[in-house]
Amino acid sequence: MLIDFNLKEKFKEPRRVGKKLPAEYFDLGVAFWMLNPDEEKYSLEFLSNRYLHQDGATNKELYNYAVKKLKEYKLEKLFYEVEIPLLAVLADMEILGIKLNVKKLKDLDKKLEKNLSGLAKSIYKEAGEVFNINSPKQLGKIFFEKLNIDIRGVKKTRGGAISTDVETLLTIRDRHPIVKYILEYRELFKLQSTYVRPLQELADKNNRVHTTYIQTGTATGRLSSQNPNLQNIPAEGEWAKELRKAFVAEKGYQIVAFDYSQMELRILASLSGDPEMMKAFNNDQDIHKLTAASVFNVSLEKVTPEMRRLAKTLNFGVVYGMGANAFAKTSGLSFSEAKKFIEEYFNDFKKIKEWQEEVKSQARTMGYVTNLNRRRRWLLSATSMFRGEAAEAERAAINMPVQGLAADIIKIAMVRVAEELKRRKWQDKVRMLLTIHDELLFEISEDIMKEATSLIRKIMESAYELEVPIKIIVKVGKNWGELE
DNA sequence: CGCATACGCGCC
DNA sequence: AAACGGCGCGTTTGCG
Repeated sequence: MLIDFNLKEKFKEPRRVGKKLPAEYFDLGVAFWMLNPDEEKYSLEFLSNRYLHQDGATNKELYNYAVKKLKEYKLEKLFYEVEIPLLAVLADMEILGIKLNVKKLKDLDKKLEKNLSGLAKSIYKEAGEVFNINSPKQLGKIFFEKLNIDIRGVKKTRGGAISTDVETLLTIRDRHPIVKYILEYRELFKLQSTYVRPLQELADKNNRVHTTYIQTGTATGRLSSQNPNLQNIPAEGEWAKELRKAFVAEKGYQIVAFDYSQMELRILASLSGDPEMMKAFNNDQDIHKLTAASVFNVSLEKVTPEMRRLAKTLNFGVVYGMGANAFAKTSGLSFSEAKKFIEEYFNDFKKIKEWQEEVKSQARTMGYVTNLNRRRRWLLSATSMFRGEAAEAERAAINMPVQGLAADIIKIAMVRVAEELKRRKWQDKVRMLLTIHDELLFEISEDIMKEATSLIRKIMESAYELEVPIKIIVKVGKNWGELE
């Protein structure tokens, strides 16, 4: 057995004939992450001190400790059958990378540059001086000291300065012509500086970019992605679409996206056993529309787009433990209206409220919460005497079993898909490219498109048995920006 | 000069 | 009065 840190890197070393890796692996970082996913680091030095109270513990000593604890927490199955096999799957995805149309990125860069300089000109003219638009501090001075823009309804930052974030800009939008320019400038600058330029830099000789997945990077069980982060590529808006068009399929292949539809809400319905919400999913209904009908006490036909929008915000908010204040802000309702709708929501979905209270109570009494696979997150601050801190832990508590199970399910699916591709010797025809929380992106050879997509769909749907059906939405196209 | 922090913002 | 869960990253700014 191979016991070490960063085993993923070992899988990424060029496989040489006659030099097989051992059949069994034990990644110490991943193991300790499962024992406590909130540690700041998962290195030998750190874990030695933290768990064995000594400086230079050996891998074997840490292993002995981890094995004992994994058993005690009943995490062995999740560790050995999901997380460990996943190492090799992630390694392959990282090595393969995803292909970029670099020319397209260059053109996009030019277009952005042109627009940005035009916007900057307009901004300087309105401001009456040249300043650094990217500095919130300088921007605030121009806005609120020089141009004297009305600050009614504008919040302050942690540091006490008047905020200049998007929410603020939208509230003061009509108070001065400069604001619209700033909004557009921000959008374009973000795209250029965070995505279009770095992606060009990071592309290899074959124009492919290779992210690194961090298996110990989140407190809920999700993966994270870095350098570059391919899990936060813009999705909304025209410019975003252009950027996504630069993520392309190899010749003879198509990009195929498999999305778990409403995964977290399905999980919430399943965990809470709420009959109303379960019924919606069992009948494959529009969950937000149904929620709207329920909360606004109207029939399905009477639900307006606005009502549906509010219900959607509410549905997502509930998963995150949103309060009336936050709901009011994101929905545009008054505080009292927001409060009323949340009450109505929990009145209509009583079991969800009950389930959440149960989870919060578990966090308080046990100091941790678990999901269905016993994935664990410690929340010792749930009993904090600082109310804000305790409330924060409670929100994290009700979110973790949901987000964490969604993470487990997609990980199980990834491992099974990879196994099946190997068995069919389809590794080169069906290439897993990206995993984005509830979505898998593939590059699939056109000659087996039909069989491959139905196979993957089936595996993803059956990766886990919930009390409601799991639904997958498949989209295909030549690039990531034009999927149908 | 490098580094940490504040601010802001992209995704699910 | 009131923090909506989970991330990574770019730029600016102030510090050592």
